[in-house]
Amino acid sequence: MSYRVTMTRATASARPPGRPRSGVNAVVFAATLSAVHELGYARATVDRIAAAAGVAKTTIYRRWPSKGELVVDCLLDAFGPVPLEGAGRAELMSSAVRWIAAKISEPGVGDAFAGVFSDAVSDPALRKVLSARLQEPYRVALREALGEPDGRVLFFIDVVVGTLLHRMGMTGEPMVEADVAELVEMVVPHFGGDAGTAEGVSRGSR
Amino acid sequence: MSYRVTMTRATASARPPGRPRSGVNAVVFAATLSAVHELGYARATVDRIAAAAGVAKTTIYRRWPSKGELVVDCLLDAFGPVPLEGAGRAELMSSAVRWIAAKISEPGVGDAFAGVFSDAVSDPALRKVLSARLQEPYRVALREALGEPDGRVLFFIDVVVGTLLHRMGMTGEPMVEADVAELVEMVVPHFGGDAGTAEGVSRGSR
DNA sequence: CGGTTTCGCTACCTCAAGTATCGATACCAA
DNA sequence: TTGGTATCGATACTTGAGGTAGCGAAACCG
Repeated sequence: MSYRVTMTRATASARPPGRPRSGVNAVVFAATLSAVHELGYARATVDRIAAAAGVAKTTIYRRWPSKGELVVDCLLDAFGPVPLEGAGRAELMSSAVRWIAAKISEPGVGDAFAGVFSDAVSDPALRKVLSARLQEPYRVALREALGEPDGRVLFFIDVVVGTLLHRMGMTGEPMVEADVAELVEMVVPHFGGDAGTAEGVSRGSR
Repeated sequence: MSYRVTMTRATASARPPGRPRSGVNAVVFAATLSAVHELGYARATVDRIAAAAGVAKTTIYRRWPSKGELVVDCLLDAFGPVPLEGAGRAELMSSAVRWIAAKISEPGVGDAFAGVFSDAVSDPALRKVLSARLQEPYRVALREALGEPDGRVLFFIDVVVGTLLHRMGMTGEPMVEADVAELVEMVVPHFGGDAGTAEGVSRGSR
């Protein structure tokens, strides 16, 4: 639940007593994505990840309460903040879609995402973590950038992420550029990408 | 791989020697969906399913090689053929979307789908089964009904199923009617639901 | 140097998928 | 009725992975 933040030595204010944590979070993240990319989510065991990172398994469990939360943190690190750029509304939305698609296409990220998502299906606690730590920041950012109500933004996220993950899960490969383009062509007009001219297809329907 | 078909006594031609299988497939399917609905995919163990169906676990493993394939068969049984009805193109497509959404909303079906889909992420063999036994029939039916190329039909399926499953996976609840309606409003125009008038948004882009 | 915390290590627990085996049972054919 | 064959339920087992417990050693502070 409450992750103790690992800070760099210099910026730590009022350092707690005891031996400080070694700065291997980034190494563990890299090992996680690499293992998931090569072996798939289920076979990327914590033992393997620990070994690949040159770290004891117990060290990983000291920092993350479960494999699922490790992967969530890992994805959070891999995604970073949404670059909400673009002149008009349409550009902003299409760039967001393309950015999500690109991130999911990075080696290991899509598999990790789909894998942790699978775990969440039968684990309400992990579902909460996934929703609060991964989905919410992007939901808030998109809501403010687009000026859409929460429900619509959530629908937008479901469509984009769901489609990309389903494709990845069924084929094992990320979505090709042409299909990403079609996704943009489908989503943007529906969400009123025409920047003030047509005002979208079904604005205010919720 | 090759499931021995369980037939009713009367229609069996050239019955193989030995004790015939008891006709409990339907009971096992019901127990599977019920267990998955109540406990989630991971906690719906084969032991529990067997107990709920009043059947020995070994009997289940005699008929299905893995939990995943049991669930795939279960889903196949739950879905049945697509009812491709509707006068025009738009009606046909929207009814297909609504039908998929309704099926996924049935208790246990969505959870089972999401669960087996998760397993498939790190199990290429199961992915193949899922794709060949669940996706292909609907892909073929939709392709012939809509007259769209394979790539476009696959994209359609990815959007509809992916969106519905992602919503279910994140919230634990099936998508509400209003959102299903929005899904229809987004998908149908994009795929040329205007039945000959506008010919869709991006036909022939692939 | 003493206090505190993390480190790696080893051993362990739990749970679930899947396998092996065995006597009993249900069907068919001779 | 009897033998052949394949499934049945029951029990016990193997394997693998998530996660925990407890140890002495090491790193940092005052």
